[in-house]
Amino acid sequence: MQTKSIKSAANGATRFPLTNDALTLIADRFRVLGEPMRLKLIAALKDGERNVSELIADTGAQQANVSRHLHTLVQAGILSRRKSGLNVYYFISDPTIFKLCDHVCGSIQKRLMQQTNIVSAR
Amino acid sequence: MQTKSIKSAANGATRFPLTNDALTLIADRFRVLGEPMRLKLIAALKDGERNVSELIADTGAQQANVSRHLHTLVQAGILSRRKSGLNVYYFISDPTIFKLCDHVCGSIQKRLMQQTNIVSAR
DNA sequence: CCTTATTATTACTATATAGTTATATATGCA
DNA sequence: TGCATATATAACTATATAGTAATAATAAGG
Repeated sequence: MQTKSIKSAANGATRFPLTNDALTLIADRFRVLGEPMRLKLIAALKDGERNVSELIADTGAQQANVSRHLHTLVQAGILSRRKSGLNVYYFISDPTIFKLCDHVCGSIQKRLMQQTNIVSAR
Repeated sequence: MQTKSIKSAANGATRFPLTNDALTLIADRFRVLGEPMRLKLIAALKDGERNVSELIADTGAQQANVSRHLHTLVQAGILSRRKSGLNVYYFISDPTIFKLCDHVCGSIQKRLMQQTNIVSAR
């Protein structure tokens, strides 16, 4: 069935030398998540779809800025959109994003706790 | 023992509204990983520490550029450094980074496979 | 049609940073 | 002390992009 290479690639980062193209793909994904406003939008969509007006209210950002970031997130395959009359609803199309964020939260937490320990140890 | 808030925060992304400061911290972490050259350096350190000269050879990049990216990675808490004579050895100080990369690889893989299915279905 | 509401896009400014070249700062050794 | 090697930093250029203001495009209702 020839799934070996695919399965391997799923955790290839720890086993194979990555091509430059692969590195670029991975970096792209990280870079998209590297903006607080985009994380805010993702967080706002955690419990289900929202239209642009709602997301503007959720984030407190300007309409044009919200639309642009939403576009970026769709391009990246993280969100999808659905039109309904005048409104456009956005929703998470790649829920693995939340595990990613939790991982990052975990390691940040660990680092902050170490710093806290250092502080409280003096 | 009051560990409740800390444990909760470790996967807070899916349960709490994040403060702007928290979003910025998380975005910072993602942004650091959003450069192919830095991912390349991380990959080169997967199997153990390397000094700068070795990393220059591994990556094919210029010395100044390698040093700058290494500095960024140390600031981010992802790498640490150890001096030995003329050489400075860098190593992974936050191994959770590899799980992160694997997660990203997984979701990229999934997306590519969907595209492949679309292509091969015509 | 015309108007209004919603979202997208364009054009612009300001800022951040990747890469590069040149220079500085160690460190070891003769 | 003087020289060579390894790494870091500074200064610069070029590029990317976040935010914003203005405008365009799309859709609904009168």
